[in-house]
Order: sequence, then C-alpha cells, then structure tokens
Amino acid sequence: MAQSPITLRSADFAAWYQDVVLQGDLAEPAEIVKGCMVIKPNGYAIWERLQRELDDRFKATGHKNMYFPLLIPESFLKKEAEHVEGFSPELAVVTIAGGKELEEPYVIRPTSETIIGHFFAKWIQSWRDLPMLVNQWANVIRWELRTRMFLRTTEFLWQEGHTAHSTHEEAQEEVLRMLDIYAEVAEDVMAMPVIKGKKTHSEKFAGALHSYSIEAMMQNGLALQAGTSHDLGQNFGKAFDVKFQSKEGQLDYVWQTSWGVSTRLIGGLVMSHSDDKGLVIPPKLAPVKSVLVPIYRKDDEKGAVLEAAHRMAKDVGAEVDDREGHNPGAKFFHWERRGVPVVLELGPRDLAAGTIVLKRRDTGAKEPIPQSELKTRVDATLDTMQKDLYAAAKQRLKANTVVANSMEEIESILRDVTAEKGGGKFVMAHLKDDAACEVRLKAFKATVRNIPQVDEYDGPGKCIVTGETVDRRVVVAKSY
RNA sequence: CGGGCUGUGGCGCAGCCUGGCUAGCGCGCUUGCUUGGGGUGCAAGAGGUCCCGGGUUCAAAUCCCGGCAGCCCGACCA
Repeated sequence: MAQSPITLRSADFAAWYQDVVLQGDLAEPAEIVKGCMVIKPNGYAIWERLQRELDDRFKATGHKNMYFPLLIPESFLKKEAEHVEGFSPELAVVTIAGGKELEEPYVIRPTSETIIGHFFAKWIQSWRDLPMLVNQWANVIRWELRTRMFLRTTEFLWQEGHTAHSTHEEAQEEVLRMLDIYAEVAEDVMAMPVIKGKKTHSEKFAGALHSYSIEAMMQNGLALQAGTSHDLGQNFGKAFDVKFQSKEGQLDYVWQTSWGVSTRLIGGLVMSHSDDKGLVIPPKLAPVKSVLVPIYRKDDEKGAVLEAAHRMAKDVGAEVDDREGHNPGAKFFHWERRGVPVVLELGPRDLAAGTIVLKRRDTGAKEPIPQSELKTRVDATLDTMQKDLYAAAKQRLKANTVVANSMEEIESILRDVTAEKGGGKFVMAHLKDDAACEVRLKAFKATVRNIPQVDEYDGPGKCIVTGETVDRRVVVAKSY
C-alpha cells in the first residue's frame, strides 16, 4: 500500500513514461487494434488546447482549414518517385469495399501531399490563385513496426499544412514561418525548448527538396522530432501537374510546402516535465489548472468548509474535489498523478486563520496564503510555474549538450545511451551533410537531428569524417 | 518484420515445470460503520469465456500446434 504505481525514471525511463501516461489518464493502448491507442479525456483536452494554440496562429498567418478524403487512390502515391519509396512500406491499403474487390485499391492516407496536389491542379490556374494556403486537421495511418503511445502509433492525429506559391523564395519563407510558429508553440505554450534546424539530405521528408525540424530533448537525453516543415520545391507540382500562368504570361509549376505536428507533441510534453510522482502539465495546457481539496472532520466543520471551498474555487476557476469516501491524502495523490499545476487545501485551521494552502505541482512547495490574495497568488503561481518549467527544461538541454571533435568521441558519448537507461546528449560536431558520413553514426544508432538555424558554437570547421570544411556544427543524438 | 519476455475478476500477480477437488492472493469496487492537514480501519458482499482457435487426454489455466495482442531489443519512421 502507498507504493507508487510509477516506475522511477532512474530505474527504467521507458517504463516510467508508460506509467505516467497511464496513471495520468492520458491514454491507453487500444489492444484490439494493433499499435493504436484510446486517447482519454485528460489527454484529449491537452490536444484540444494545442490545437487551439496552433490553429489560431495558422489563421493569423492566412491559412484556411479544409478537409480532404481519408482514402487516396493508390496510383497517386506512385506519382512522386521518392514519396512512394518512402511511404509504401508503411501503407494500409483498402482492396475490398461494398463486398467487391476494388478496381484500384485505396490507401489510407499516411499524409496528404498527393491528394491535395491533385486538387491544387484543379484549383490553380493563375498567379492570382496563389499563394494557396491550406491546413487540414486529420488522422493518418502509418503501419509502423514499433509503436509507443503518443510517440509513434499506427494511427495518429495531426495537422498538415499544404501551400502553393508562385516563387521558390516565397515558399521558403513559408517553410520557415511555420517552423517558427511550431517553435513558438513548443517553447511558449509547452515550455519545451527546441532547436530549429535543417534536416540532412538523408533524413529529409520523402519527396521534399529540404526539410526543417524542431528537435526537443527529453529527460533521458534522447531527441524528439517535434515538428517538421518541408520545402517541396516543384516536385509535387510536377508530379500532379500543378501549373499556373505568371504575370508575365509564362506557364510554370507551383512551389509547394507542407508542414505538420502531431499528437506526438503530447509524448514530448510528458517527457519534458513530468517526474517520478507522475504527470506535470504546464499551466497553459493543463485541462484543469487548479483543484481545491476541502478538509474536515465533523459535520459542522464540513458545512462551513464546503461552503467556503466552493465560493473560493469559483473565484479562481478551481475544481472542488468534494468526493465522499476519499480522504485528503488520496485526493492529493490523485491530482498529483494527473499533473494539475496547483492544488489548494482548505480546512478548519485555514478557516480560523483566514488562510488557504497553495501547493505547486512542479516544486511540491506548499504554502499558506491569505484568502484575500488567493486569486492573485494562484494566477502568479501558474505564471511562474510556466516560466520555471521552461527554464528547467532549457537548463537541462544546455547541461546535456556537448561538443565533440571526432567520431570516436561522439561514439564514446552516445554508444551506451538507451531510452531506458538514459544518459543521452546532444553532441555538436562538424559533419558534412552526406549519407556516407551519417552511416558512421548509424553504427551506434545515432543520427544527425538537424543542422541548427542559429549557430551557437564556433562557426565553420573541418568535417570529422571527410576533413572538408563545413559551415557549422550539427546536432548528433539518439532519438525516438 | 526478426529475437526475447508476457497474456489468469477492473489493476498487479501466484498457480503451469510435474494435467486432477469449489482457480487463489493483494489492491480496487459495492454496502454499512469508522476515519479525514499526503494512499484510514473494520465487517459483509459482488465480480472469472484462465487471450483466441485447434489438438492430445477419462480429465487442460497447466502439455502440443497455430493465431492475436502488449512490453523490451533490433531493422523502419511524425
């Protein structure tokens, strides 16, 4: 009894993650459908908040939401050579419908570049039709061989932005604009610091000219690709014949972009802030920001406490946990596991003293405060907690980022790192954007996460494999 | 998709090797009392296709074959 249902991070980080997701009531494996999960109210509410934060920013930058079919004619996937090569191993295909074998199978979308390309071709004729700025909130299916809740599930929820532009420059601006929005939501809303950068050629999206990502560091030091933004060039424009006539009267293919974030963000959120007691949710995303636990012994106390509890809770927008049959301790544990940022305790002692006890989820600090200051103190605490969580995550990122100047050095740092044992680092090294160089990392299961947009290190240097001069250090890490 | 581990009331497990009575235990759940500032205590109760299918046997949770699902490791990826 009273033993924590959550594995310690230090004992097994992967088991800890699973425990936190389960105990925090975010989701559970669907079991009857391989690799899929049921997202529960506490998890879905976080997703809804993320959606709101993202969607507002998409709209503010001129994008409109649309919805495209879940099923895509199989032939569409094959129109872009790299794209089909990248995605075909993980497609789910519908071959029978209405009891009959289909003439042409449909694939369940793994992403929608192809079907959207088809419609772009229909809708775009003139430079006046551009830019076309579309976003879709949807589910997709990728038949992944290994799944983990939120981080990689067979079906997942995401948004995919798809845009078409008349010039490459404009498309490139779009790609970076959306990358910035992702970084802003990650840092300001999720309190999760990220590194913005460009993917290497071998890590880019199948069919893109260039891909960009935001990479976050989890508490075990592993990297998580938290969002991607792709410069598709004219690849899909050519594959789907999306042409427009320019002001000068010339016919040209459009320049496209696509960008997405998924429910994976919730996994990142968990692994950024949560602790051995369970979930920790930054206030800006918390479905329940504060809970008030009333405490009483006798019936006469109960009446007075509950009356005051409901009145004060209303003032601060807190939920009152007035469930009978659970003592306060049990309630504290309940809300702690669910990551509620602030828990308030109100009992007879407080009523007598005119105080109420305020407890922060992240630090565990507990403090009696005057009831008259409740609203301002709760708001201030939520605000501080949001900032502190970011600062702590940022500090961890810094502390676990190291510089290396040889392949041997990188290997010695990363070789024994696993998701369970942790100890991961971001290793900054000069390395050429070349598959032949990255193969050396693959030997110990590390990858180039990205080439940072902003160089915070020592600028150009010699590639540790080829000796050629490269522009800046890249992020090498093990990742999810 | 290859390797390993696992699947038994809601949850966590024991039993399986060496087949045999009514399938146990802890937690949770229900009811009542009690307790209440970090998982109260007592009592009575409810709850089971032993993952699924087939086989061996007088008899299968237990042995054999096949499948499904979960977790971990690898290869593949948001």
